[in-house]
Amino acid sequence: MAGGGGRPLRALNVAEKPSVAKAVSGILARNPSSGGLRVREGRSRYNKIFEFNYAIQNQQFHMAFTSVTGHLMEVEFEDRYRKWHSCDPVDLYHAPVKKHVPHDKSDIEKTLEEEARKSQWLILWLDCDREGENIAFEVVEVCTRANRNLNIWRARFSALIDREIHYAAQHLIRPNQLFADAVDVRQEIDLRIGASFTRFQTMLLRDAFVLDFTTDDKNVILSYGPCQFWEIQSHEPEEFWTINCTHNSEEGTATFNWMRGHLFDYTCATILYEMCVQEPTATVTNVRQQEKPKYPPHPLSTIELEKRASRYFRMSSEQTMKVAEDLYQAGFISYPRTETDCFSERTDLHRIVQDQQAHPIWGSYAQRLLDPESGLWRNPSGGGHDDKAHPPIHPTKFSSGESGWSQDHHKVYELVVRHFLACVSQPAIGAETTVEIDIAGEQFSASGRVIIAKNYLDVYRFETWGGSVIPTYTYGQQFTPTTLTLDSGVTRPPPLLSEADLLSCMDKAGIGTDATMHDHIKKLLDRFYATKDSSMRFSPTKLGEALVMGYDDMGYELWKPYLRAAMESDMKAVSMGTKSKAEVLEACLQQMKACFLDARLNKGKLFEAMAVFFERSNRSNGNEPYAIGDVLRRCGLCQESDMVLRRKPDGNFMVGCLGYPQCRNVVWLPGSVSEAAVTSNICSTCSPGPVYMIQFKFRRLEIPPNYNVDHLGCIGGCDNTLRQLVEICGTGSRNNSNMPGRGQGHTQSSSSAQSNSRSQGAWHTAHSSSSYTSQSSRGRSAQTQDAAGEDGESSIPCASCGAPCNLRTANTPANRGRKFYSCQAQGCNFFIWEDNANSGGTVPRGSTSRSASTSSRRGGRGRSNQSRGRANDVAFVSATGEPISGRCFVCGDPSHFANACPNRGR
DNA sequence: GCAAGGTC
Repeated sequence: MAGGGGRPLRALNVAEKPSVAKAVSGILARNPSSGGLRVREGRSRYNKIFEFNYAIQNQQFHMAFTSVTGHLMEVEFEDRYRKWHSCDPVDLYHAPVKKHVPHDKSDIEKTLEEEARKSQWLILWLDCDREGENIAFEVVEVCTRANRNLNIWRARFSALIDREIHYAAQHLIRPNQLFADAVDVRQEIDLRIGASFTRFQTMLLRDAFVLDFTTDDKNVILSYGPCQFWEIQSHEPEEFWTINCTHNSEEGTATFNWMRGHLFDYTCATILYEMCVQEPTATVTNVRQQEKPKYPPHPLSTIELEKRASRYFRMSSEQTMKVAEDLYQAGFISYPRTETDCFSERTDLHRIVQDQQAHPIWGSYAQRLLDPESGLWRNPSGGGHDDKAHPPIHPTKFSSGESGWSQDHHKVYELVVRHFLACVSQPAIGAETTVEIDIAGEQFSASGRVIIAKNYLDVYRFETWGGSVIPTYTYGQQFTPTTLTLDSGVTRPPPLLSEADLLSCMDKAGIGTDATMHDHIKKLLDRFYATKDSSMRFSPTKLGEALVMGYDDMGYELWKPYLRAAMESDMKAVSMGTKSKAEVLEACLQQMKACFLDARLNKGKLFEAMAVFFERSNRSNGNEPYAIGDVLRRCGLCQESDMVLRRKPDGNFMVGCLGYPQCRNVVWLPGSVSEAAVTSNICSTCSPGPVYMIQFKFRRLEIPPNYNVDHLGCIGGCDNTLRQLVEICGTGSRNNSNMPGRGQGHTQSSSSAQSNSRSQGAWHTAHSSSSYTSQSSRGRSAQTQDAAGEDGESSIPCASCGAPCNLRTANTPANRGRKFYSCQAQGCNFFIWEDNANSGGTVPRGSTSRSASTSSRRGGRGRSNQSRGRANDVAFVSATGEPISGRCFVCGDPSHFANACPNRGR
């Protein structure tokens, strides 16, 4: 490797961040021949340079150790494509991109160049993951530009502890180009997709709707990123019915659950329930007893750490990672960004336990673990994930708490230690009894549990395993239930996810990396796509729901995670060398471009979906371009940009220059156009070509009878039909009545320099367009606005528990856009459609089973089937099994029960 | 002004 003793060589070492440079330098300089650790300033005030002497494989080195701050470079479009209106967004799928050092990193770049010139070796101490490898190559690029003769090495380490760092320094390897390639692919795809869709949907929707969640909607960006979109889910509250049964005896109470779970069909549930009520005797059909283990968790990965900290401490994933990072940098825990959930055989697990023996609280557990007599030890079972870079998160240094630690530091360290001790422990053992009964042919089951051995639960205080005792039953035994109730509820909408749920979903779907998931969650909140309530639960906003609904309605599931997940697996293939970078890029971009074009063709769906949630704006003042459409021809005025077909927020069409606002070239179209689409037909007369023709559809009642509703037209000046219809109907321009030069220009420009050119045209807008443009399309958005009140938020008190119920919007085929209130309190299922609430029908539907049985006492069961959905009055059988008289639920006839109803099943 | 990924 190096050429023996001799004169020291100079090595430039680079870490991913300043703190790692400092920590690694500190470790390597801790030897008698280091000459001490010196620090000097670099060009960047954050990234110091540490210096010391160190021997690698007996070769003396003068080490200079500095850092970058994450990625040194970023990928960006070339200047020509940077401005939002400089090109059609679809061009962004093939526009040239470049990787460059952004301005705010140029001082770091300078330091690297200066140090590289003085060095013979470059040692890369970037994090050992794909991103780290990519950053390593960014550093290599900058350094080799300054010194082409560098000998380039990579140090592989995963914990900032002495033995690992020294091992890494003595066992340098070469950087892995394939890992870096995979990241290049990801960066380019993310940029192209993100920028194209963000520009497209922002320009399409921002000015067309009143976005009531912000006061500054000029600057609103409706960004599109694969990691932002997938999380918002549609939901469908659905009413269900279930039969519950309890039995009290001297030994206690058993709660039996219906083995059908729940039914969504009310009639069906009622029939079955009434059969039970008529013959309520329960017969024990099965009694099972068995020992069951409860296994300790797998070794700790990043996602598990985030989920568990959220669940146990209500700590946000962002905060958890911040604290874990601190603990890692101080050497107390291993690298906290890891996918690995199994320990390698080389890891000395006993030693890690030994370190913890002195702890005042869990030290005695650690001692028991190490005592072979206890039988408590168990080699941990892995979860099958291994990123080959880092071990699972585990304690690397003992601490009983440091003076500088916050509460959160204590909590996270405790979690890491207890989790580690738990996963090398035996599972807990419980004895479970399951009793199954039969009532009138329906099966119910109840179970109880006694814990025999707690084992790992002794140290893992965060998990519990409830013991519950149920009375003893014997096979064939008969009894009368104490209660037998028909209870209703509504399925909970899935969007109310906790942060832990969200992280699970993201993990499963392969969204983001372990290090960035919490950032995506934050971005969702920042972009107004989702909100987080006080109980740490997430729900989508109107905007989030509208966008998902719009893309959903287009028919393909653009926002679904599989796209991203597929890309992840392609990236893996690149990093393994089984697919090439170019091959994956080409295939993925082609696919996404097709998706984009399809989405743009179907942009009406996006519009419609937004209209469900937001009021249309009246801001068509011409200061901003409208929805970007398809290109018709090159602009003859500025000669730089394309003229595109656009639909204004008021529904009218126009043709405008993409160079707006610098170029104000515009062609107004008749106000009577209901549909317009650019075709691939090229006009044979107009020049300079090509000028693509537009397929128009006019509103029958707004054009004279002798004109066709369908018309293939040209805006190049040759089309007399179009010219006449503009004269007859006026244009969709709002400025018809006051626009300077109106009535003169076919092609108009309001730039003063161009005002003379207006006289060329012959079309004029003889009529005010106001009588032709419809302003009545408020539709459901208007109702939404009214219902939601001025601030867009509305709530009513929950009729069941009194907590405020937020107004939400259904997104199901049957009830899309319909508003409902649902109680956010945990365990409360109160639900009511907003239109029912407003019409006075505020009887709660779907309450808890307790209130169901209470109200049933009051209401009896004499309700007709029509009342379903309004109340949960259900039949009740008393503790003595006394039958209660009533009437058929299906037809209302008091002479029979539903199970004998002649209308049953119709 | 846009992505996600590093990090300050």
